[in-house]
Amino acid sequence: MKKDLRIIKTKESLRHSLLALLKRKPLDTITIAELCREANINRGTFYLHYREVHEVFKEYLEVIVEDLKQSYEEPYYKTNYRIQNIDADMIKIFHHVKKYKDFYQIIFDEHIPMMYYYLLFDTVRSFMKNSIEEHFELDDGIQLDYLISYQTNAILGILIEWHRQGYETSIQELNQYFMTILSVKLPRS
Amino acid sequence: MKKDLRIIKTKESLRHSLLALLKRKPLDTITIAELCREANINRGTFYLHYREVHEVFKEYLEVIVEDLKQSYEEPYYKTNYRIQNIDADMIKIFHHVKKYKDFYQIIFDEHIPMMYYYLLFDTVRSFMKNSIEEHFELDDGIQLDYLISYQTNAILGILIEWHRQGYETSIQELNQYFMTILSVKLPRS
DNA sequence: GAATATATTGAACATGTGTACAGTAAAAAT
DNA sequence: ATTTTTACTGTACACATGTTCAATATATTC
Repeated sequence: MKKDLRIIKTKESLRHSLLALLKRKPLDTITIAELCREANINRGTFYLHYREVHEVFKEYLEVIVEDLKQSYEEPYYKTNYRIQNIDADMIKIFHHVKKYKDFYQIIFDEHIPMMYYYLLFDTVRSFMKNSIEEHFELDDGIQLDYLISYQTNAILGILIEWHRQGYETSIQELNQYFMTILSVKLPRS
Repeated sequence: MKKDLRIIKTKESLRHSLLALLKRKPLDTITIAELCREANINRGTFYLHYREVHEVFKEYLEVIVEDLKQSYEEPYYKTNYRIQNIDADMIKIFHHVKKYKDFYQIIFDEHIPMMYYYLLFDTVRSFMKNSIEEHFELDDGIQLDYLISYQTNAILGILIEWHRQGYETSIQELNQYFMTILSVKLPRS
């Protein structure tokens, strides 16, 4: 039971047309009708596969996030989860975001639904989960999910800041900041 | 030069009607036309003040976030920025979110635009900025903005996790997790 | 209280949304 | 190659969107 060729053709046409439109105008101004005209697809057909323009974009984003996953799963030297490894991991994320800057600018836009942020969050979170579960020494009485979400979103906080500063900070600088942050300790009582 | 009473009346009517509608259906299904019918406001009038339903909700949220600010500015014993103070600060945020749980469930919904998240982010960030600037010993060569955004979003990560677990974790437990997280140290090489 | 300013209304228009359905085209299955 | 299945089209409908404009209502100002 293979996927119907017509469906593949339709979806590819929509994805392709969305990219074309994105070069001319922002995502949240692109209507379904407009996208269908561009793609020469009947509007009714659109609703057979998607409910909103965002879902088409999300499929694109999933491909991009797949790229992030790939680069993460590259076998590189992981001895212990020490600073060097965190270093390497973060550099990868920073490079990835820079590479697809045009997309991440859309994702972090304030008019865009949270769904894209969560897609990114869940992806990075799965890396974080592995790292933390394998390499952290945990105190009793902590629910791991909270630690993982805390750490994950902290990193996304750096990306948000990067975004807001127009991606002007270089990756080297960004990574240096990150490493410094990790070394900052809260003064304990 | 006072604000025109008619404007105040119109806006209040819209806010009030939005709340009424929110009790019956989710935010992203409420149309402008529907809101105006409920409020007995001409649809054209709506466009004189807002561009989308979200902007009405955002005004509500601003009031709520104001409540967070108020509770934060309560003068309580701040000697040094030590664990006890962080403790107290976080408890405040957790209580606040719990108090307005119905709203934060909307804010964290995946269909909702990022604007609300950023509103919360910026609010918490301003607290964080003060705390960090006053009380942290900083290494040279770090751009403070990145540290602040990192820490801020880390906390929001806990709230996201809380949200996803249906706010079932108690505030005491949540705070305990948070304190444990802060004490977790990365193993250094 | 009268004059002035302006917020609101109601109507209209082009376009978008979401859905339904019968007819057609193009796949997959035999 | 024929049959069967199903994706796509074209049309239609009720409703939503975003804007314009003259008429009206209701503030503010003097």
